[in-house]
Amino acid sequence: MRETGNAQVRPYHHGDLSRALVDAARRILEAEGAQALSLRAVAREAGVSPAAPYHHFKDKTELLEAVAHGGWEMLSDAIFEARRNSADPRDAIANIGIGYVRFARENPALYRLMYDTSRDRTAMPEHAKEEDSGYHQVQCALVEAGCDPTDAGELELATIASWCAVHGLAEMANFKEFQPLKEAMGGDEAFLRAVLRHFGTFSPRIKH
Amino acid sequence: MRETGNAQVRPYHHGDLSRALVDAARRILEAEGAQALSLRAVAREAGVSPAAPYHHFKDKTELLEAVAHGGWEMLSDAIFEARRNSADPRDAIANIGIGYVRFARENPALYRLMYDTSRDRTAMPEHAKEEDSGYHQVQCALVEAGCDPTDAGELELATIASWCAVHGLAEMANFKEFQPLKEAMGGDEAFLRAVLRHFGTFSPRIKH
DNA sequence: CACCTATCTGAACGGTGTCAACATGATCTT
DNA sequence: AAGATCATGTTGACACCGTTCAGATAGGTG
Repeated sequence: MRETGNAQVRPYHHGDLSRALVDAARRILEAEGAQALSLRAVAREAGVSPAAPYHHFKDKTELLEAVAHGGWEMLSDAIFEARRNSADPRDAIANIGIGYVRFARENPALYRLMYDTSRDRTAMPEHAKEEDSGYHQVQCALVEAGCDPTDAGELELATIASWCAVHGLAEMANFKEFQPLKEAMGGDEAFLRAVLRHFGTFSPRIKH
Repeated sequence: MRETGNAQVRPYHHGDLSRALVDAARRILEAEGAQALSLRAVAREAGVSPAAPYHHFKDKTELLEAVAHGGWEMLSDAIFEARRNSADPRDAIANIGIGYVRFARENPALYRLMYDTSRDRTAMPEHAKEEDSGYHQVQCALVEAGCDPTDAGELELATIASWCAVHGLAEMANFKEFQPLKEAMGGDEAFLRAVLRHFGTFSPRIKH
């Protein structure tokens, strides 16, 4: 049920301008970067006057939050795929990490926007509470890999540790300084897997 | 002849406006946050006209980079302190992590600015190459904790893994969702140490 | 039909980054 | 000492930004 169940209601003048604005914003973000993402540019891209968005979002911030929300859904889809393609549950954690970093690399501006809006309210995206959220999936994958599900505190800590570590890696994996090391290791994925290995097991209960 | 290094000689009109602008920027950043940090506001705070900064920085970006550079120095100082206060080298890694997160928490806007400017050029701050940089210090601490210094690749990976993991933790440690867990664990530092423990050893060569 | 309400437009306000033209005054040359 | 030079600072302007508000428009409801 990861369908975005939207009705085909076309409202009064434009026809679902709200969604059109979010799409336009993501298009600008991908094509021109975060610096070019002004509310006026979004309105322009959607073919509408600069004031029109204010009938659908109280703020520029609120629009950006909607864009970010879509990003979290994309990310949890990517995690879902990585998990589904892992034959052995013990590989799932690393594969999720690889998929996560790949998503961040393929959508750099969106990924940054996602965390910027989260940090501005010092909270995880509300999406994290849902059943199929990336966070929840990582937790499940940890259990399947052998993490004790009865010790809720430890499980939570292991999930947090995994998420933090991979997020840090995603933000820095593109640093120029790592390029020589990557090549010496024979490619990007080898480098990522090696760093993930150094993170440890993410839980003292999981043995290699 | 005016010397080329960072001299304390007071230039023509203002008297080291360049430094005054960086200080003003950091003051605004702490007091009002990143959103209020406009070039004009910085000039205002420094008591100078809006165009004056352009004789010292080619861009707003270049000013922010200078501010960020100062931040990296503060951070490496914090790491130095954490290291110096660790009696046993085996505690140093965790203590550095705690000190790092504390710095990020005490200077949230500055910390974000530091990484924003780094990521914009997909590179670590030049400071990272210097002898007393935080990155270099972590590497030394890993060696002192038992990491094999002769295997350069593994050492590099361990350093990267440590840095990424702690950075991720620093960015998320304030999330509201973690509050109950923190309190259940009896405090902030206990929570941080627990997450750090879950990161593993950062190097397969280090045994607990 | 008339009315109502959600939606969109146009113009305006204060703020921003940046630039070109001009003013100033410390230093260098003579 | 006097004048030239050039780094430094100011003023004013431009285009763009987020946001607001009065008014135009048009779908839904009586």
